[in-house]
Amino acid sequence: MAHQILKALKDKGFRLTKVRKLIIEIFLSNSAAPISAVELKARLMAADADANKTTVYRELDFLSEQGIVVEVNAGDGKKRYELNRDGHHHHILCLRCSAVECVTVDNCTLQEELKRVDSKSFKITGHSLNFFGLCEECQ
Amino acid sequence: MAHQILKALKDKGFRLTKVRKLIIEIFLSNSAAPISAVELKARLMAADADANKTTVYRELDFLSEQGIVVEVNAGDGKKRYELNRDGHHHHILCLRCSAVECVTVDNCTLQEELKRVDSKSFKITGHSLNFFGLCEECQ
DNA sequence: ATTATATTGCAACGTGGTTGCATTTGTCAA
DNA sequence: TTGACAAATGCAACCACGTTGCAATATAAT
Repeated sequence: MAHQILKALKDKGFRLTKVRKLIIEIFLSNSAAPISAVELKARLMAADADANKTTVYRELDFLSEQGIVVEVNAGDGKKRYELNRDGHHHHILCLRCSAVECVTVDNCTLQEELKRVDSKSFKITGHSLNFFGLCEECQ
Repeated sequence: MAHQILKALKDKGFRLTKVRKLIIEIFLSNSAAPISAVELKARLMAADADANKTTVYRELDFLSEQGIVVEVNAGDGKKRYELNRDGHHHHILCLRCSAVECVTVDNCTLQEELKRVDSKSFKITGHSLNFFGLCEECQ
């Protein structure tokens, strides 16, 4: 899995640096929740591969542009990112500790609503649905 | 309309300052789109009642606690606020210029989804649905 | 090993937002 | 009308998240 991503990047002329490879591994082994730049930096540090914060932000932008990760708006003022798996899903966010979890809504009817809204002046390209509440620990 | 809000605040022992009254007026005459602290500050300045940014942020927190305004998560990293009218609605956000508009989705089925999600470990208290796209001007 | 350039680190900056503390200002009661 | 008390304000300094310019470093092809 990681190999395919890495090969694709290399074929496009990008370099496979330690940090880049490690970040991709982290995303691959982190299916649970979208992570922020700060969290990612901490994980890198924990993996003995400290990287400058500028590098972390730039790498996230890069992976985002390459379509490897996607930005998740969790509504807590921080950008979060998760692996760009297919499969439409949404997020639950804890209002106290900011924990984020992915939720699959079985028959998501939002695509229909989207069409209805799209007829207005706005040209809709996507949507973001977040559920807010308290996680198990914070209740 | 403004009188009721002001009276309620006074009855609770809060003071009716120039800035507070003006902010409430601004929210009342601004049904279109949620506004940010920075925008509100600019409006106050335009109305010849400049207020320190600290005051603006504190006043927004205050009106939020009092249930007069509600925070709207527009996903652009800024907190936005709008008058707490009843009537469930969502928002469209322009990805380029960050314009925000309110949208009413006719038969919002999210309340049902909410119940389904609520049965999990998270205790859901609300949700936020944003449509992203490009506004008329930015297309 | 050499070289071109993609990537990194650093330091400085920008914005949105918060805090502690001294000062001002509504409001109420005398 | 005048105090007086507490609510509200301004200021300056601070914080977190994120960005930018530029010099230094490292990957990968030759």
